[in-house]
Amino acid sequence: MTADLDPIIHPAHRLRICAMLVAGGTLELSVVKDHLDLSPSALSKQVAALVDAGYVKQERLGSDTRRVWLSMTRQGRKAYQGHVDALREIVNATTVPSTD
Amino acid sequence: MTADLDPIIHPAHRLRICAMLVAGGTLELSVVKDHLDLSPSALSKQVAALVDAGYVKQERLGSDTRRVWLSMTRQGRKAYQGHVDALREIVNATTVPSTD
DNA sequence: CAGGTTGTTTTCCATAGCGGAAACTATTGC
DNA sequence: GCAATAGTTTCCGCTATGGAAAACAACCTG
Repeated sequence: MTADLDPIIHPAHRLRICAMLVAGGTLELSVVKDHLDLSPSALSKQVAALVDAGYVKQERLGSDTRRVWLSMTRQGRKAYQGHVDALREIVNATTVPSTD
Repeated sequence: MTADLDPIIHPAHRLRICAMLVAGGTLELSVVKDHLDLSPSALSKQVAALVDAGYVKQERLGSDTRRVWLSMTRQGRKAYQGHVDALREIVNATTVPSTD
């Protein structure tokens, strides 16, 4: 019942990346980069962390194969959902500890 | 309009601490400690960060003044609210970037 | 009020994470 | 081939984190 926060997803930048991908399907890396305010290297590393975890898939699609496209894997979507559930659980504070 | 995540509040342990305090009013430190799974020193430091930011107030109340009680300050409540708003904004992904 | 006990904080140390700049790789278009 | 573009990796410094142990504070008992 106590869904846990996912330490891979939780950090702010990665949370935003996941949220974008969950909402947006397959997005170009540059689109994500423009949305977040991160240097190319920093973004690359955050995305790599999500890829390493198996949460995000990277592909070079289209005619210009320099460009990378990102999408959530099934596992990533599941982990994201679990993370969001955990956030809700915490924020809604369903479990208020008894003070007696 | 774009509420930002608060870097003081965002880290998992501190988010939980704030959520507990917002929901629970004034709580004993030990109660918080039992709820989170942290060593005394680690908890103390996380709480100290919130106190330094002006988000949490610490008092020694009651007959046994060894015990520390925690509560949110007005500023803390406001910051927490802003943080949660930002989370909702991100998660609800109202702003799906256009892919065209 | 000395001495032990409990609750919390601080110090110390080791580790992990983060971000930017610059170097590097791969690909494109001329 | 060569310049430009897209991304990644390396390097480096800095901050955050957490546990153990020492220190500190407050209580309790005889």
